[in-house]
Amino acid sequence: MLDIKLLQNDFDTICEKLRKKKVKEETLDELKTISLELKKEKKVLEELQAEQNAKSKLFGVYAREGKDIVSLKAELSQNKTKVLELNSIVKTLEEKLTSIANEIPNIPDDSVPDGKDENDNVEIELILAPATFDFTPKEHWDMDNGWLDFEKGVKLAKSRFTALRGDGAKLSRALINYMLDFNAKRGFCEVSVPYIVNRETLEGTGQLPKFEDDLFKIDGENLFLIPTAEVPVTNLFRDEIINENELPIKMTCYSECFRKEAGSAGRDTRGMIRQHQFSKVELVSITKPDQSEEVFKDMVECASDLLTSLGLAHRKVMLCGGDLGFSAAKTIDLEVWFPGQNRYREISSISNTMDFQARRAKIRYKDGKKNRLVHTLNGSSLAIGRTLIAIMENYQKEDGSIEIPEVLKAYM
RNA sequence: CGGGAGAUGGCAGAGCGGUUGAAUGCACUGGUCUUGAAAACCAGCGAGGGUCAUACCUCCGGGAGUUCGAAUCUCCCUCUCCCGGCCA
Repeated sequence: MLDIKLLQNDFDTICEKLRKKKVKEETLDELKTISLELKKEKKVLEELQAEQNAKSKLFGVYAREGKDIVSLKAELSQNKTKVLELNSIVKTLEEKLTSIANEIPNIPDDSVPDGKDENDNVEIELILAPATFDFTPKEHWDMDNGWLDFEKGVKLAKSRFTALRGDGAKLSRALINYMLDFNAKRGFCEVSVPYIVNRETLEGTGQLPKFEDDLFKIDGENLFLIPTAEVPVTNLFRDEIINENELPIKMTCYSECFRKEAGSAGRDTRGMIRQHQFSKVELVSITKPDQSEEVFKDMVECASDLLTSLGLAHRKVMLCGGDLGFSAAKTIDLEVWFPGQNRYREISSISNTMDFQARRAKIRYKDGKKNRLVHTLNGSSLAIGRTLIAIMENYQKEDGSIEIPEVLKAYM
């Protein structure tokens, strides 16, 4: 959630920055107005409450001493009506405030370039040259080695589900294990968490209330399938105050991810690029504010090095304001080269949400005497399915066979 | 799915409807003592808002009610635990 105080104190700057994310100034203005009104009403209410409290205490004393209570009682009753009235006003304002605030995305970091959509993202670095082929490389959905079975996925569930078989299934498992081990060596502690979470958890990381349509909900249960491990892993620390000396906390987690892909109709309908269920190894960090930039870079390097170790050509891309996700202040995507498709495609996305999620999820740390909000970061180590097909396309031979990258051989 | 119990500060655990934001113990922090540590002793120690700082307000799972006054009484919801059934 947005820091309302920032909005009150430095309205113009916040407006300017949020323009990058297409937030209307009127909305922010409304939010500010309500917040100030709320503050004012609350002060009046609190004064009334203070008076009421003091008199109620007196009442007890008078009653014990046998003094006259009748007039005091009348006074209290009268005052009570006023308190109740004001209280409902304050409550209404509070509800209005949170409902608007919940719709406002995080403030982009100053380093985020302006831009409308993914076409305005900025390439920062190219790593490894794309492999060259002396034949025309196929796209993964045209490869006929029996690893991927799209029809079976449809039979079992519906479109955008895929069944794996033989070495395809095995490679998928190898990738998961390899990545977890790789991340562990980089200081990320492995965790394992539920794939089903409640509403509070999804609110903590910002998927709810705004993006309910993108989630698979369990009928009649108020529970949802997780769209990414970021959700449960970050929320491990929801409502907690962490000891300063425990930070930064760096975690890695394998999970299945479930997304409705609402609004993606017609995009990437072929192959295994965009699925309703996919495997992913995730990185999540919780840091002090002054550590988050360093850990962010650390996470980007970790994912990039992972790709390098797999021999996959890729590039780092800095997302522009318009392409930035709801909770992110800053995001770097890693895009891997797909020779069959002849283009780079996202395989990892690493974001610093600063204190945006921490404010919602109430994740704090003790800074001496004071409790302060932490920074939370998340990023794919790599999406397993996309890594699998990246290997298929990059390591394909003319005879249709696929070479296994050296580092994975021990895991097969 | 059937039967029972419960939800209070980091944990454990008190709390006749009125100076209880909450006893006590543990943990934690600071100090004394010690070459150092432990022990002992002294002190501090929930969260959010508000303020320059106080004051002050809110919070004892969540919501509604009774009352001048609710952690304490009533109702609803949620969750947890135990017993039984089912089961990886």
